[in-house]
Amino acid sequence: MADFSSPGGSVSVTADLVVLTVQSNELRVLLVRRGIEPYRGAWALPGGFVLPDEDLDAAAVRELREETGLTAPVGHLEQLASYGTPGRDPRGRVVTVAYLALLPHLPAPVAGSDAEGAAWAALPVGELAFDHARILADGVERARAKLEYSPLATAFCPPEFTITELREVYETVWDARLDPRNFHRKVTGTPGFVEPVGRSIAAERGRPAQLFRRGPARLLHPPMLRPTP
Amino acid sequence: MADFSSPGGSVSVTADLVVLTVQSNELRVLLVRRGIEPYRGAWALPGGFVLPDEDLDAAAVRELREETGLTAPVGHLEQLASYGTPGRDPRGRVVTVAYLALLPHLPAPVAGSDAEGAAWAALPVGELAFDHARILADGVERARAKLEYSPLATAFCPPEFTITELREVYETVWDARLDPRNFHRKVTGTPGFVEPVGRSIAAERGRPAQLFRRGPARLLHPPMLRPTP
DNA sequence: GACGCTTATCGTCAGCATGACGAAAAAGGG
DNA sequence: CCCTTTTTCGTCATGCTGACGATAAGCGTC
Repeated sequence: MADFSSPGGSVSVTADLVVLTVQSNELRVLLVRRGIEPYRGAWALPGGFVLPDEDLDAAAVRELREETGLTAPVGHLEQLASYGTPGRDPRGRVVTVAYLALLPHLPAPVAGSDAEGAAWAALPVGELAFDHARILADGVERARAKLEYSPLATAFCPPEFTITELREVYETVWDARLDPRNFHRKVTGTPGFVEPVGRSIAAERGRPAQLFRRGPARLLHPPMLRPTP
Repeated sequence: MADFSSPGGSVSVTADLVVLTVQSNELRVLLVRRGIEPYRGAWALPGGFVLPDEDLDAAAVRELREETGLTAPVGHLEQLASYGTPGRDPRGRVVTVAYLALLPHLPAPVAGSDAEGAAWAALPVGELAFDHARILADGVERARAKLEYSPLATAFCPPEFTITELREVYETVWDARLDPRNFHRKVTGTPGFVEPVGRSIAAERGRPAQLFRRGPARLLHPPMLRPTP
């Protein structure tokens, strides 16, 4: 880090969120409708300014809570990347630190103070404000990759879930079909991926499925493989 | 992204670099000795302020060139993560966008204008200014992980290299021993990882080795596996 | 030049994980 | 009771990996 003898000028910093969830076999992202200029009326990623004495991660957690009402440590939140190309915001120099959140499906989102509304949008979405289409694409790509070598697919599931529900998460995020038998063997055979609850739940049809909760593993060795075609 | 009705206050943004190289079977990082307060005389990661009309990536490229004299597209450069905890810089609110660079070994580094000197330091390094120890740790961990599923180890090698040189890169970064025969089979058997040049080079002892250059592959499927113990 | 030493490269083989797919178990409905 | 559906367990061929033997191709020495 250099000195302040030639400071680069001051910058505004925002924390914006790519909030993904899986519902009805669709990958959905949380969007807000902008209530002010620029891009008034356009859809954008939720987010806002980092407060003067606020950590970046804390700002992301706060924005997530403001938009979803989430307070408990549910799902998953991680930093995605930062975007600071000059001109990306017509109001001036803005650097955005983007975060990626993976959540189980929740009740309807709450519109923030500066938004006219919020909604879950199925992918692919249409036009977005600023460079948010690029940020969203990066987030989706990160999520797809992380399902391979981490157990993060459980972040899309409720606390207790069936193997079939978990498989449908993979199939939805990857847009691929997985063999239920091999998937079952792989998931239950990977130590720490999921842990049996001991109870079963009856589906609408067919044999009732065992319930599982997420295990302590942080990485999958060997990874879950995405189908090649 | 929200509006400017309650801006979070302005922030200074720096682009700092974790520049890694492999030399003499050591993983080394480029450090500069700070010539000004705070942390005057302490070692720190190279970097500096993002200019008012400069892209983040461009700032990282510029800083890399200023510190190493690099101009050609050699090695690898990618964004690592951003750090903005309040108080991490005693002068005020500073958000640092860290970049990770992987380079083949180069001549002695050049000291920047605001540094008393620059040097390659073998890992682990001692105390660093600011939270640079944390940034460095994140960068090293990213590099170690990327060697598994990407051909980025070639970024540590000169344009033409032998399989043994490439293996020594893996052994150094991972601090592990790899079987030369299995490594040779894996590297030459992965399409697009390396391409034979057609010539050989004589080492000091033993049979001369074929020369290779980096192939077009961006990902390794299946990945290179780190030894478990 | 034969020999020994070193390193690069090729082969072999057992073990494990995977993909494809059959089959049994466990429910509900006609 | 039979049929359908879904879950769960098995089987088998294949491919990748780890361990390690064997050969190739240089150099130095006697």
